[in-house]
Amino acid sequence: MHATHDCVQLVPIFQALADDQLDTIESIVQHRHFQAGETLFNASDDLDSLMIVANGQVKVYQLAANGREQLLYLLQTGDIDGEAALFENRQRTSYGEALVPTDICSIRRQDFQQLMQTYPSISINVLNVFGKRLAQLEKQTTSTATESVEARLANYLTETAASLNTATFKLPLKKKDLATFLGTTPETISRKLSRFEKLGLITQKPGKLIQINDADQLLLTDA
Amino acid sequence: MHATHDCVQLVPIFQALADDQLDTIESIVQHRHFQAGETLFNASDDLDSLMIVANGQVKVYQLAANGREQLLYLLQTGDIDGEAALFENRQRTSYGEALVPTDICSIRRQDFQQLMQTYPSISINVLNVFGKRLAQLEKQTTSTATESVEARLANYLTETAASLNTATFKLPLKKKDLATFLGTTPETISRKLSRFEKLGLITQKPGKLIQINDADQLLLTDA
DNA sequence: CGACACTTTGATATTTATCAATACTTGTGG
DNA sequence: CCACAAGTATTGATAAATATCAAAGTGTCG
Repeated sequence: MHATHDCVQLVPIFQALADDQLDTIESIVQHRHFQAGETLFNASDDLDSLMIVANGQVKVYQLAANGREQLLYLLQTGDIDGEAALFENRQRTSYGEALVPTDICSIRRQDFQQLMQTYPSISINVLNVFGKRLAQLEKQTTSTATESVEARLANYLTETAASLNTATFKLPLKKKDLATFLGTTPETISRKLSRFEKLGLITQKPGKLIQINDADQLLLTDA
Repeated sequence: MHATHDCVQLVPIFQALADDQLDTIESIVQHRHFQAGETLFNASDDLDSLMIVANGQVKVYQLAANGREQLLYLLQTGDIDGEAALFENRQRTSYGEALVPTDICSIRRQDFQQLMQTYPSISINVLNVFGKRLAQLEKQTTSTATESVEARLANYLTETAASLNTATFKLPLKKKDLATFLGTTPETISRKLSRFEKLGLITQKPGKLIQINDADQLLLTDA
């Protein structure tokens, strides 16, 4: 198939552009496919392009000095990465890995800077993406640094449910990855989930399904 | 005295502008003074202006659900705040407090957006500031989530020394604030510093002075 | 079906927070 | 300039949360 602008149209930073402008952008975009488990990029790689997740899921993480992994972002279809360093910084500081088969479109640094000149609304959009990401990270920093694992997990569960608009949902990550996201270990997650279940706050079902029975009470955990 | 552009010139985001342009900007800037301990803004305040620290020191922090404080940034002369939300977000998510007598210049949201239109280089500069801040926060998140307090403190000490280009320096923060920055308690900081001293890695002198004796060994702490 | 990765559960160790008491600093008003 | 008050820092004893290590259980995908 010969999609016209199959990934460019997905992305908020190009929103508000006309169709023919999107076509122009699409024409300078490169397409790649990654299998589950494949590495998209490594820390210290040269950062030479903006990446758009056209389809799939990517985890972006850093390694601490002691070798432990910290999951920073879970990119979904339509998310972008690499913009943070596209300007001054020239090296990546994190690792990217596909969690499922994933399609990526990328735009080279130079082309992107050109685009921003041509369509100034793009830079405003990029600023907005930055702003959101900063706010999210600030919150994550605060919560890992000051709240108990139990509280962070409770929060994560209620927020995930809220964003999916349902009380029953499938954990989008392996416990192993969820652990690095929340700054804890898989064992602790297992135990805390069992505890929540024993308290009647959630119900665990096969296939990583979680049902939240009492979101309010859950949030009071360890408050 | 009648300074021409006493704060605007300090700030990287206005760099590369001509003197008369800086004068224009200075003319729309508002000046305020805060005493040590005074609050500059609170979470949930409307975010209606970009703030420039013309002189002084400001701590920016968040409160977690359990009421504990997390220091996110320590703004020094020439730093800016508020840019993150100047676009889409309309409310602050953190608190700002002057640590010493502080002069602030602020530019109202509307004026700033106007400026960005007139001088496109400003938005590129803002993007760069964002990028740096993101990178710093990502690192902080990783380190609080995955490293021991001891390692984080060791890191903080060597980095501070490195950035000041000296092995002996005065801690720029009270232990209380340093604790919230590193995600720990003042007591633990006291103890860890004593430990480092006992190991001969640092020397503590009166007046919050710290001398680093063996930066390499310090970084191996708990690696 | 089997291998391999992931998860759970248990026993234990470790780190760090918490609480409490004492000492030290610093700035202020007499 | 001193003395005191208030905030800040240290030290000790104890408790709590979570990591770690180990082993058994479960799921999943070729």
